[in-house]
Amino acid sequence: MFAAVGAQASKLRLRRGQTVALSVEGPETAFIVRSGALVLDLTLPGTARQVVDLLLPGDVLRSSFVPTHANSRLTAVSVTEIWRLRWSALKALAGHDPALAGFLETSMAGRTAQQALHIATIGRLTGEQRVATVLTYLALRSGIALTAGEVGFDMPFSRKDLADYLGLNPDTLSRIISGLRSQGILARSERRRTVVRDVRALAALTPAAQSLTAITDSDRKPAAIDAA
Amino acid sequence: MFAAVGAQASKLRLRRGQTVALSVEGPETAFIVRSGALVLDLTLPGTARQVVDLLLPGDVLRSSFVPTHANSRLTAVSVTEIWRLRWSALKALAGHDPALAGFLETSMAGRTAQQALHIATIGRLTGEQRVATVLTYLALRSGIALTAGEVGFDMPFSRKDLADYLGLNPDTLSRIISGLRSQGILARSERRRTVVRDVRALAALTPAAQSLTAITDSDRKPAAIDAA
DNA sequence: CGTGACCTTGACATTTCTCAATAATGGTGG
DNA sequence: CCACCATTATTGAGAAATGTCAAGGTCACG
Repeated sequence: MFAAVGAQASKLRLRRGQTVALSVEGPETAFIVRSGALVLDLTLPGTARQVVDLLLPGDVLRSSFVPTHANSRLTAVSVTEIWRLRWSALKALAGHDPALAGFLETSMAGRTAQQALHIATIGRLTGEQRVATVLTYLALRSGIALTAGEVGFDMPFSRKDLADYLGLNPDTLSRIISGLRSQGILARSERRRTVVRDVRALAALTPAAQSLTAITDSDRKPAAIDAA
Repeated sequence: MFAAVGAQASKLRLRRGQTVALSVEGPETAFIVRSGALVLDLTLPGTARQVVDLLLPGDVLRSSFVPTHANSRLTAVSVTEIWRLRWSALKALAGHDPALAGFLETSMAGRTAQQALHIATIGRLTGEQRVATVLTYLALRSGIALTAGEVGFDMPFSRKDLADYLGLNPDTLSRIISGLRSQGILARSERRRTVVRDVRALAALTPAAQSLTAITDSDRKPAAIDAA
């Protein structure tokens, strides 16, 4: 399905920490994440930055997703490959390829739904609930079942990235994660990797568990959690 | 531009408090707000509701904007007229009408940008900053310049609606508004109406002022604030 | 090894929430 | 048109959550 897209897109390979110009000026741009991970953030004058979206393989980003005149950046948090092309070009390709059109449609709908959920997460959940929500999301998106109830996944995001995503500060986030470890829900795992020792207990902590399952099922990734 | 849409849409007239079925099942539905105001909310199990979007005349809503399996509702907060039709039908009309296509494109882009801003607002601003942000937004969207520096606008949203939008609780919101009144920024106005006595001072309170101006300028409404 | 970035933890400050009492408003029926 | 009642808004006092600041620890990389 992506062969035609790959032929037209410029392929960007990014190191950890590298940022990509969103080019809000000029024609609208589309990005497709092929591997790695990125964060899309937004910093209002005089405030801490807010991470608006965590981007994983398969995600599609449009430059219009971010307000004009806002200070926003797209930054790779691990070694990443993304494809970039004009939105109009991508739409034209989708015109010839129903599978691609369906993929884009689902991707866009999934993203708006995800944003709504993110708003509810930040606006109404406690710190621990927010952390459980993002960990459950990552487990669903990129987790691999280890043993019964255990799921492991790459954690390319730093504490600060996660905190900025959840509207917390890094100290508070660190405390919450320590709490989850002492509850036996998380394992004391290596850096850049997270091991969930009890997926059910983690999912029970987030009010968004069902919605997350629905969102990640419907599009994008096979859910590794069901196996666990 | 909307004549063809009006011919195909079913026109719903709603009283205050009436809710509209979003019909997440079945084909995707589009709604166009013609007059009045609505709130789109989302309630995760065991938590307070979160208002995800405030809808004003000219706004377009798609049923996919809300996560499936989530408890979400679209509720009129004043006497409201909306047009409802299938998203596929609206897209088909846009295929014949470049003006409509452009309107939809701008509307969708504006909404995602607005959502990003909303996330930053809830995630990173203090209570007072959040309130200043939503009041500035409403002033830009539907304000009418009264005298120099003064702007008035309808306030169909209850304290609870606003609080749920901003991720605060109504008590805190009420306190903040009282504070703005005692600072001379807001007038002690009637219910269902807000009078800003000093737009500059209000805008100075929100870090999002510039982004809000950009968002409301680019699409939808004429900004009444410039006059003031 | 040494250095810098990232993470953890404690003590304390601040903001926001919760609960409760009271006031104001708007709709309804007489 | 007025009185009543339910809903909504305001405000205070105390509780709880989160933020801030500072110190020390851990890890990756040169």
